[in-house]
Amino acid sequence: MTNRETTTRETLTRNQTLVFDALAKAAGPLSAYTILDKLRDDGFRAPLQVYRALDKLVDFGMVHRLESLNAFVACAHPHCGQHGLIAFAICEKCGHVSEFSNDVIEDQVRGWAAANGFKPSKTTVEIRGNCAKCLNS
Amino acid sequence: MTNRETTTRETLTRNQTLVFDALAKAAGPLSAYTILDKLRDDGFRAPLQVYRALDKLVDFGMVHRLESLNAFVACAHPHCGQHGLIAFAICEKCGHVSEFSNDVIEDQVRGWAAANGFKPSKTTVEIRGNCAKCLNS
DNA sequence: ACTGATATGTTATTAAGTTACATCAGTTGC
DNA sequence: GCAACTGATGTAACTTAATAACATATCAGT
Ligand SMILES: [Zn+2]
Ligand SMILES: [Zn+2]
Ligand SMILES: [Zn+2]
Ligand SMILES: [Zn+2]
Repeated sequence: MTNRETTTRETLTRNQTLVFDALAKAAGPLSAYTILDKLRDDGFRAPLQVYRALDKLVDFGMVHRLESLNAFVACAHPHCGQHGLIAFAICEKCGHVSEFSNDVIEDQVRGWAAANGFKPSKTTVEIRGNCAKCLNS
Repeated sequence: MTNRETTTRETLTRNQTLVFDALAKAAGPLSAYTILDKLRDDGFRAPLQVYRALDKLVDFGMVHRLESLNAFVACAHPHCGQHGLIAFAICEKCGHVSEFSNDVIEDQVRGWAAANGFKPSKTTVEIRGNCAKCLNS
């Protein structure tokens, strides 16, 4: 039970469900500690409860970690099966995150890796800036 | 004094010089706290001394922050002037980091941004995996 | 019921980064 | 010289992020 193919929403444990729902209904990314606070009423007491659930959810592909924020978002395409390379555009004013994939970038990464004998396991692409909405206000 | 054009190595302060030298002579990326430990003998006592120097060095383009590691590396091309988009390949076994730039990726990012009214300020590209050396050993 | 594997609860600790405030050194204007 | 300003530094306390260690609980398969 370690990948999205064999694990669906139905098989999530109680804690995983609580954490995923918190992320899914949030407007933007949440830090692990923010999630913890939101789940105090559901019995959460310690960071590890959140981190353990997040680890699995990331593993399942249902949640992504934003490295430049130390925060987590629910996947915007939870039913698309296995993603290729995913990029995130993060608005520094309103916190909104857009998730998209880009085959050209993926090819470039693969190309550099092949040329340099590097074997990639995970690629992070995060664009920080301001979203259209914030620029027009 | 906020960009690489008007600031050279000569104008670094004592603390900035110490931090930069620590990074420059390191084999791989260092966390702020690791740098602090290395500089205890030079009088460093508090994290802020390191973070302040790092902020400036990053500003000058002489040091890069690796978001997925919460760590810092000296720029591999410190004399190339202003960089465009930079990508990092990070070996998870030996810690070695390769820095390279890629115009195609930069174009793709610009393209997505233009199409979505997003104004990018900084783009992070970090490839985690294993380097050639580690794969052949 | 026994066993192994996974999930959970709890406490304490380490690592990363910031706030607030005091001091010091150089520079500009008088 | 001296006030006033600016940027750099020192220090303590604190918040936030993540992990280690250990105890329990749940459940499937036999
Ligand atoms: Zn996704
Ligand atoms: Zn915005
Ligand atoms: Zn560089
Ligand atoms: Zn390596």
